[in-house]
Amino acid sequence: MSAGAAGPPSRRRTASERLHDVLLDAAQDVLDREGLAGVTVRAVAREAQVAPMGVYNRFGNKEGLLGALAVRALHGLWHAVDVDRSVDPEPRFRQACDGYRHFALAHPRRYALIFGGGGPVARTGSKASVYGHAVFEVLIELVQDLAGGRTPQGFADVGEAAQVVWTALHGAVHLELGGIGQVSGSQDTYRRLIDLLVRGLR
Amino acid sequence: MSAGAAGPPSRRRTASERLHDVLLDAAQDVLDREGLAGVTVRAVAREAQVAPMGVYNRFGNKEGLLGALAVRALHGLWHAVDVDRSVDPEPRFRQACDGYRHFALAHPRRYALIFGGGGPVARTGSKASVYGHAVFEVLIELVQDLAGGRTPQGFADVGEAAQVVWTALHGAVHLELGGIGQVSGSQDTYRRLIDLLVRGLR
DNA sequence: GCACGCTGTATAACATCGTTCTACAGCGTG
DNA sequence: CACGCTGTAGAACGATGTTATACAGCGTGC
Repeated sequence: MSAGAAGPPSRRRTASERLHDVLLDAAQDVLDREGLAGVTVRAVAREAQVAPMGVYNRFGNKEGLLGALAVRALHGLWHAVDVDRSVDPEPRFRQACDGYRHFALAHPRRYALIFGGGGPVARTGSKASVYGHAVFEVLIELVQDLAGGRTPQGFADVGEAAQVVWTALHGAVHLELGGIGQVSGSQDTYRRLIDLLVRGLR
Repeated sequence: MSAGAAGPPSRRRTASERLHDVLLDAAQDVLDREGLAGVTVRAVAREAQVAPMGVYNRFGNKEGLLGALAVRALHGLWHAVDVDRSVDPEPRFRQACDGYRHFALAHPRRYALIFGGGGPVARTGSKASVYGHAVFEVLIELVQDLAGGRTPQGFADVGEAAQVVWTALHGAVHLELGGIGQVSGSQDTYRRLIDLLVRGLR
């Protein structure tokens, strides 16, 4: 940062290669600390000790920054559902579901960024949508193994069953994060939702 | 505020009496036409042929306006799930589910306003949260009738089962509106989700 | 060793947003 | 008819996203 009260403003060239990650780290910190509304270009630049223009040089605009942030968040979500394959199908399925909810509750702002209104995941072709598909493929594999390799009864294909699973998980954590409906006993309700899925998909 | 303190109702200006609804109509039009980002205080005031101050006089601030708009939207959602009680339990349940999805697809921006990040429904005590509870109660009644008056097997109480239903409906339409996952054949997928609910709740 | 150009940075400026301030018009009341 | 209260209009303020302008660092030619 310029900083120096006296003397010529030190326009030191920051390490360009790191700037990308530095800005992304800063943006994620601001998001987690102050929410999506607090993520302004100026606030992120301040957090990263950089001029606001750095955001536009690296990410084009604010939307590009949020898109990159969503990719990061999706990677975290993917990691949360990608359970060790040595575990048996049903406990693995349950562990993945628990991991999904755990991620959302641990990083509510990041989860909201992913699925928030008009977010970057929706736009087909974006990096975020590619990572979103990666999460979807994990769900497909989980459902396939849970059903013993066959298409669960009553569904057109495994993808459709996986879509229903995602529907259930997302609906549950999104309503819980929003404080909508019955807020108490969400852990148990979630468990019973998973029970219903396991019963219906096997 | 004067309003109805005591004595005869002091006659306000005709323009004022209608201003509340005029502004709300304008805000809804702008929302449906240009999305939530387009709903600025100035744009709403322009649409309503009024100065921006009118919004602050009637709703306090932009948040108040959006809150009132969310109440309206919730009323529409409630109306969409409130099926005639003369219908038998299961078809009534299915009709309500279809009505839920139909409302969301017909008014995606209004639906997103209701459940969008940090929306007004989340804040307990707000008018919007009261109307949200009304929707929840309709779901409770639907589930109760579907299960023949008893608590569905495997659930702690009817409220928990209704919460699971809401979870499923919301997850489905929210992902569909966001274009996330399998976008093709959403109608059939939704149908199968409802099938799974009916099987698990009866 | 040194001037030059390219890349990317910092500063300042612009349009717009939410919100507030100030002055004024309309309507009921003495 | 004059007065006061309420709500309105217009300007103004701080903050935001974005763009334009000027300039510093670094590689490159001699």
